[in-house]
Amino acid sequence: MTPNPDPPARSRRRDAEANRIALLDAAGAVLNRDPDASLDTIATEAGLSRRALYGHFATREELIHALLTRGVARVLQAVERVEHPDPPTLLALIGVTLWREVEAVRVMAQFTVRGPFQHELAFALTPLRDRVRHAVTVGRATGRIRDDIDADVLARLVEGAVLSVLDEATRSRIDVPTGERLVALSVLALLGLGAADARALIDATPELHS
Amino acid sequence: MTPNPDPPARSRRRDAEANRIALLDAAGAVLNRDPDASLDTIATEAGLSRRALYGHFATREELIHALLTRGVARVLQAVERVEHPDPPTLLALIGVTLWREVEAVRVMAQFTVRGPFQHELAFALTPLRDRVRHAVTVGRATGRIRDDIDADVLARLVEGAVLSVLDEATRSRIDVPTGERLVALSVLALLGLGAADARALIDATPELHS
DNA sequence: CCTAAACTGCACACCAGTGTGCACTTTTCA
DNA sequence: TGAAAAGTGCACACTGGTGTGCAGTTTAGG
Repeated sequence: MTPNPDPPARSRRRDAEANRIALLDAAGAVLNRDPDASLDTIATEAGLSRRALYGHFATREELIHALLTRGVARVLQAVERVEHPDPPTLLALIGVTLWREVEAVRVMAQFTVRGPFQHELAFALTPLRDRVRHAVTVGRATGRIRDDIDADVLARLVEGAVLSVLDEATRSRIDVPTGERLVALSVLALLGLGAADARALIDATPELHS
Repeated sequence: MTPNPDPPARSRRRDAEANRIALLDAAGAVLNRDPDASLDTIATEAGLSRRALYGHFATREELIHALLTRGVARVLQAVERVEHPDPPTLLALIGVTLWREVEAVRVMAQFTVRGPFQHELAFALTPLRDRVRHAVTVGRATGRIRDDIDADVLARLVEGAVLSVLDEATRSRIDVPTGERLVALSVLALLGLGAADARALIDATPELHS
């Protein structure tokens, strides 16, 4: 028996790992346009043959699962550093952060509604959703956020609003500053701030414009 | 040659036509959940065999086309009677009207982004979209609607907001009055009205609550 | 009531996508 | 530089869905 079973004889990870990532990136890009795209399309987009893809992922599901896992990690990690005492501002900041992860967010949005990972994905995203819900609740209590819509519902509407902007961004190429501004305005609008208030809040919050 | 070529010998439309409608209804319901559902699923839902479906629609595409056509007709017809001098109110009213056609609207929303009818469908919907764009533009000029977002973009965001609420309504069964209120609030929010203003406007507009 | 219309059920051809096996070439890294 | 790892290309089996043909049954309506 070999002394150390884990690291097999040799292991040329360098380019293999690079290709694995290329595949995930390609999957992200392609599935964003068409969530039913074939593995062939994805492999080609990554500059590989379909056959090679199977060297990295045993099945289509495995590929998608890996893609979603990576997406969740990225998004959660990006969001978790966001902090702000004022709930509306916090929510706007979260929105803007998500905007910076457009692709990952959109793919994930697609697969929360279709495919075999709906529930697993939804579960993985609970920390983020809890955070949003919590901010909404606190904001309501403080009077900073409208109280004429149920907190849970409002939280989901905010989520929807962000996704709307991301969709818009995908079809008509929007530049970064306008995109961020759009997300922030949409979120604040749904939370109950009038146009003037929202604009004031954004102008007063440097973290909100890159 | 037969004297009258059009009405062939006999024609038992009564139940045949009823089944055709049942198929369209089933298609609407099923495709709303899963836009890739099989014809077998649809036929079964309609209480017919898959084979019978082909007696009404030659291909899957033809069925979907018929479904979309019916949807467009319904929606356009429903919206076209809506009138109001105040742009925000008008837009809220349009939103509420769409809410009453949830199923049709959602199916159409699905197929504006996928399938072979994207463009035809988008084209068929231009009157509605033009109407929204126009209201937004007028409202901006009057100062009734925020002017810090490009009119076209804002129009699409409003569209997105309505769809968000319809999604929400689909997953968590919302009753009619709350649903209408939600749509109205979302639309008004995006247009730039603060929570208080929006509430006031809705309370002052009886057509906005059924 | 009896005939054509509508539906059922089954068989079949066809297609696109998935997943696998295998022989062969290219690449990397020890 | 040489051996293993990674990738290519092709063939193949399998699947689920589509669309059609046909023989037989049910049903509406003149």
